[in-house]
Amino acid sequence: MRIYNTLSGGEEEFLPQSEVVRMYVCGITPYAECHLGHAMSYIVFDVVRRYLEFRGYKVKHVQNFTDIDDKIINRAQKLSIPPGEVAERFIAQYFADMDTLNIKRAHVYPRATEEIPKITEVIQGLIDKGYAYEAKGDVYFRVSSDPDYGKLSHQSLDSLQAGARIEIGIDKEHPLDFALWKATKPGEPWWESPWGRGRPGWHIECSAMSLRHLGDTVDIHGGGQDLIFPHHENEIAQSESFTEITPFVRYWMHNGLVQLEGEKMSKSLGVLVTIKKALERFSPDTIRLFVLSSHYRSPISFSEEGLKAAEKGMERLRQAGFADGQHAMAEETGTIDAGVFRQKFIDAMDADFNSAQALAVLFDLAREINRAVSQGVGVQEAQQLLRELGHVLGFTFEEREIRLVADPFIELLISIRADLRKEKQWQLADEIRFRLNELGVVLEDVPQGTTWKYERPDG
RNA sequence: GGCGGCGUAGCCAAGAGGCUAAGGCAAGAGUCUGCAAAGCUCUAAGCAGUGGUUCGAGUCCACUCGCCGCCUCCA
Repeated sequence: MRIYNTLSGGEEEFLPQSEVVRMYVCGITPYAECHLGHAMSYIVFDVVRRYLEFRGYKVKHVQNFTDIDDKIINRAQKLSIPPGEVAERFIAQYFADMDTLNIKRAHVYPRATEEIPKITEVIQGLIDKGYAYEAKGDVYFRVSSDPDYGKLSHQSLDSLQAGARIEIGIDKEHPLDFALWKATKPGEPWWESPWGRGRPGWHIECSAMSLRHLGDTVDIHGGGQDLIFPHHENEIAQSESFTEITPFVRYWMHNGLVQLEGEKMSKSLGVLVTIKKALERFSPDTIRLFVLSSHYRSPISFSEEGLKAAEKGMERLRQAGFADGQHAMAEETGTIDAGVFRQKFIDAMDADFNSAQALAVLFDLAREINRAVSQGVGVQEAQQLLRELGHVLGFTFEEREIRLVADPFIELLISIRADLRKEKQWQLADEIRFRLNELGVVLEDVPQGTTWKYERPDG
């Protein structure tokens, strides 16, 4: 397998430290509902994990919650509830969203507020080694003490400083020095520390949690490209300075960002901003197919049109995966060479998780299946493969879940229509089909009878 | 100013020096069907531009044009 490493700027052969791949994915700061950017990132790394497991690796997946932060405190003040409650609320929503999107849960979900001992240990270690200094109850990382600083974002200290609009804290030695520990302000949560009451800075929690739960070096550290600087850059600085072990991370993976739509677009698509809203319109599989249709490092732009296209495609895969070949002699050995498709899928995914190409393989396989079904050739094995590989990409193959009270009545109408068709009362039969269609129920007459499904009327 | 990315058919999107440039959606024709739908078969249409390297370039280099991200909280 080859993986693109942000640190080196190129693809590298993937060689984990052991058969257990240590994977850390940057989690959320729970102060608001998750949006499609989160959906993309976590779908991407869900597929990374699923594929690694498919390839025979064991994966230990750790994902943090940064549950103490300015944004949470602000939100708490607005809502007049404790910061901890804000965090709990959005963590719960996070899990609900991710479960719906069929994203596998990490093995450990450490929270910043529960890792204070490790955090203070790392900070103290950095001070002791001269990589950090205290200033009036704050503790800053001394950027100038790290000769490698800027290696992930491929920037020099000078160039970073040139474009920076960083507030120059009067207590900082260097404008790019960043806070490891922040002295408490009135009304904020605090913890005791050797430097007085305060709370952790933004980047230190990830270092501490990664070191504690995965050791000095992890294999894969993932997140959105927006985290490269300063967050991941600072994580490297802190962690490698503290442990004096390089590398902190063997493969840095960053997904492309979801583009904000232009104003004009965002109006019509405003409903798609949060995951919850998107799920009201589109199935988890559809959203996933849309995300995986392009390479994970490319930026993507959600659009109504794009999601509808993905929906159609997903339906095609689903039907092929479960197409009822009952009239064919199911026991017959299929002529489809499943091995070829499996290998093509592996080749695609081995090349830095080229999910777009992998999907093309699934669509090719789907066509093979449909063709074979109509020729009466057995397709069991091929269908099983399609489902297996689909599951590697995280598809559920479940139909859109709308179980309405209307279902029995629809069944009744279809049953009556079947009688009408027997009587060759085409006009009435068509009338039923047409009227149901207007209501968003699509009927399809197949040799075995009539199938039906919901479809959005404006589709 | 610094770092990075993008421009492939109507739309989305792989590919990356050399057989006929994947795949999806949309479109047209055919097939199937009582009629539809789905499926299948076929069809049209594409490498932003200009130079260069090369026996050979979407694929490498240079420049031009257009678009975007990050450098500040962000997955």
